[in-house]
Amino acid sequence: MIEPVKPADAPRRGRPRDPQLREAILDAARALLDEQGPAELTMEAVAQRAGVGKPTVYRWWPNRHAVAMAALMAAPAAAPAERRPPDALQALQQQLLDVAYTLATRTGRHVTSIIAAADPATEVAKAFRHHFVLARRGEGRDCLQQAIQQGTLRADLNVEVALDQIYGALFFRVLLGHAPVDEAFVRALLAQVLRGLAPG
Amino acid sequence: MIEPVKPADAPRRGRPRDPQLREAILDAARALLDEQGPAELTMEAVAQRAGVGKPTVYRWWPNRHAVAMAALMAAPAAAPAERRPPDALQALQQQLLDVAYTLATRTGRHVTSIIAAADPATEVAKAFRHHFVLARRGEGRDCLQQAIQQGTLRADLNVEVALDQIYGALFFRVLLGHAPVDEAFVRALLAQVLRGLAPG
Amino acid sequence: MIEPVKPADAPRRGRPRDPQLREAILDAARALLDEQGPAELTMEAVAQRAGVGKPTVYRWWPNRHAVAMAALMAAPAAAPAERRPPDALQALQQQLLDVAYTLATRTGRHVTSIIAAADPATEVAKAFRHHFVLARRGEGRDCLQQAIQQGTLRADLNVEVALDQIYGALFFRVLLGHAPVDEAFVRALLAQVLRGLAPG
Amino acid sequence: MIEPVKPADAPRRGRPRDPQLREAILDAARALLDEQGPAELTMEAVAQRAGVGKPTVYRWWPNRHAVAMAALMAAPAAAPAERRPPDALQALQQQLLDVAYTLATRTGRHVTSIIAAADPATEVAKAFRHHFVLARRGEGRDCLQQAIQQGTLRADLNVEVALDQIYGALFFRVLLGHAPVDEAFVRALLAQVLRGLAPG
DNA sequence: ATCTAAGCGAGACGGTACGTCACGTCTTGGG
DNA sequence: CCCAAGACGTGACGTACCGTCTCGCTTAGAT
Repeated sequence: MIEPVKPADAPRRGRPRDPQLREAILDAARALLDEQGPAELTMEAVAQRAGVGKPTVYRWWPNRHAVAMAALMAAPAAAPAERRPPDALQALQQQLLDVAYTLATRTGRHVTSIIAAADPATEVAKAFRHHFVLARRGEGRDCLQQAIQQGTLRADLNVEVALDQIYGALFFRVLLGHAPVDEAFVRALLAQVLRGLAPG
Repeated sequence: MIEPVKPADAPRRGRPRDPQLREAILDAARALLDEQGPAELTMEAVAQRAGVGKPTVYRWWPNRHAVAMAALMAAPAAAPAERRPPDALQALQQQLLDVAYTLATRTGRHVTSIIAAADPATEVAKAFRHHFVLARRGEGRDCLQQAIQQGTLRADLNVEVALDQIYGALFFRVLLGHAPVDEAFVRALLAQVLRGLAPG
Repeated sequence: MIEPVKPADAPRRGRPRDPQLREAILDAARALLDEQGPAELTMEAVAQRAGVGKPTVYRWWPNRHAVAMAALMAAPAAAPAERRPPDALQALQQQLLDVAYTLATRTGRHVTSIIAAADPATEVAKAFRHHFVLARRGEGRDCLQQAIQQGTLRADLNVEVALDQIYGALFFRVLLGHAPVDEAFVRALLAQVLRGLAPG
Repeated sequence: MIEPVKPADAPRRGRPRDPQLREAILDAARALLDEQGPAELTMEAVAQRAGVGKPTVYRWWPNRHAVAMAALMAAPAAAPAERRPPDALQALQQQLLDVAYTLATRTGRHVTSIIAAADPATEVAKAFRHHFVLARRGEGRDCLQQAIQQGTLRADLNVEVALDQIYGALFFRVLLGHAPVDEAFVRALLAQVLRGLAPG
């Protein structure tokens, strides 16, 4: 989670922060994101909508990007994985479909635009990228390695490159919008990644 | 090019706009982008640095995103292609290296982040995406189709998906920053895309 | 007048400031002072009431004290002097009555409290003190000197001390509020200042 | 003293207030006043400097003006009167010199400006005015009346007006700052008040 | 010797105003 | 009609204090 302000190991003096307010703020931020998009998510609007003073928002997060990220972080990073098949490649395909579904949401588009807008060096930005993209890619890595052990993938493949082939393609379509991100695409993508472009 | 303000077919009365000013503005914008990044590129800073009044900037471009894009559009979308080899796959690899080299620049990172941040529906944003990414992807499509005819690629492959595998992976690494975008990556990527992940 | 921001000898480039706005701001400030007192005179309230943006207020004056002073400066520093008698001492008495009348107003009390609250070293504060107090005292000095020449006052008196005896007493009552500031007081004051406390 | 919060006749259960904290708070307030002036005396700064929680400050005084006044009330209202001469006018002069000396301090200037700035209707403000000014003026009244009985002053003089002539002049110079408040001034003032301005 | 109400440091809280910044538009005077 | 300069209304920024509240902990008088 994103908790950049509170060190959490202090001896806890003074009145503790109210976690309900944290949630109220995030709820307000989510509502604004949903209704008006990331550009209209202002600190003042968030504070007012949450029924909270501006300084309280700043106590939890240092700026509006951080609030936006924290608000989205509570959203599911992918559709929940229910009973993924034991076959690693089938599990991968199922997860890709889940991710594609999530990214196709309005929220998904906000995620990509916020990833791009925030200062990439920030801790919060790193956590955000990891939560929404790199963690999914990490799950994909597990699938690939399992598939290698199951013998359904070549043993000498370059896993990192393979992951970028797959997840990069997904992300690319979401970001550029030049072609749909749907089930057919995910299936075609995975099939072609496996088979390769070379003849024979 | 991005010229959304000037209708161009008006009867052209009065003093004409000074094209030198246009260049001065773009120079200033480029300098600011380079020195401080896209977030600090404000209309006021651009105007002052260019020694130009704010309304003059607004005469040429409608908002700061447009200025940023116009400033970057003058940058090369890829290293210039000199004598690409007749072999289509080699030509593709060469172009990918050129694109990778360009995207790995500071400017390149700005490009990707602006693509991700801007309202995707805008004309300017479309032109921008096309200039920097889709046009390159289009060149890649030519290579792939030529390779198919040359018999160095399978005839039944899904070209669009293949293009996303390749260019998406490149873009993905630039935007997420989780791994380097260098020559080794481009070679490994292309090789693996061709060969596929499946065993045998 | 208080014009601390505008240097006034620049070549006057760009759009000039709108003097009507200056007046609108001062009107708003005066209204707020009158209705709610100096403590409630906030920049935000002034700007809103004047139908003006906050930065416009700050373009004319650097802080709220300066606005308050400028607003009061337009108020009469003393009731207008109509046909002061040729006799210098009578003229002095008339002016004292005018000043007393003005200081007894609500505005008069604001003046004293603002004199006390503002940083005394500021140019604005100096102008303010001069406008409301020291200028009146200066007029009194003219009267005293004239009276000396007319032979109705001792030639060897200490004029500055005499002025403080007179105007200080007035101000003292306004500020401390321990006794009324009315016509009887002014007459008694002047009479006793002239006659002295010593017997014989 | 100023003790507006403590009712003092309650049954006094629970832990009593720590009078040392009261002093620590006033010390901190005095230090801030001395170093940075009345405008920078904030409740937060006082509490922090005193090593005390904000509620503790509010337990003793209701707002920052009250704290400022309480802090200054501990300061001497006039230099201590040692062996005032039996001659009433000489005693008056000595007391005036003491008061002048005290008011000429940095602290003295704060006192005057706080008197002028505070809401005059408050109990605290009344106590403050009395402590620093009206009590001195009261001592002066004693001197004057004694001098009348001793025959060194006219029997028919207006005592209240005379007191304002004297103490008002002193206060006036401190607040307006247009002339020094020193021994020469006090002597000249008293001499001229006695002798009067009228010729002969 | 407990009990217990209040004091206490710390600091979160809702609020309000601060003074600044950039936006995009409008208005000067001068080419 | 273009241009540099810059004022304008708007609106958000992030900060500072206000005065109140809530924590967990003393502390000392009442029981």
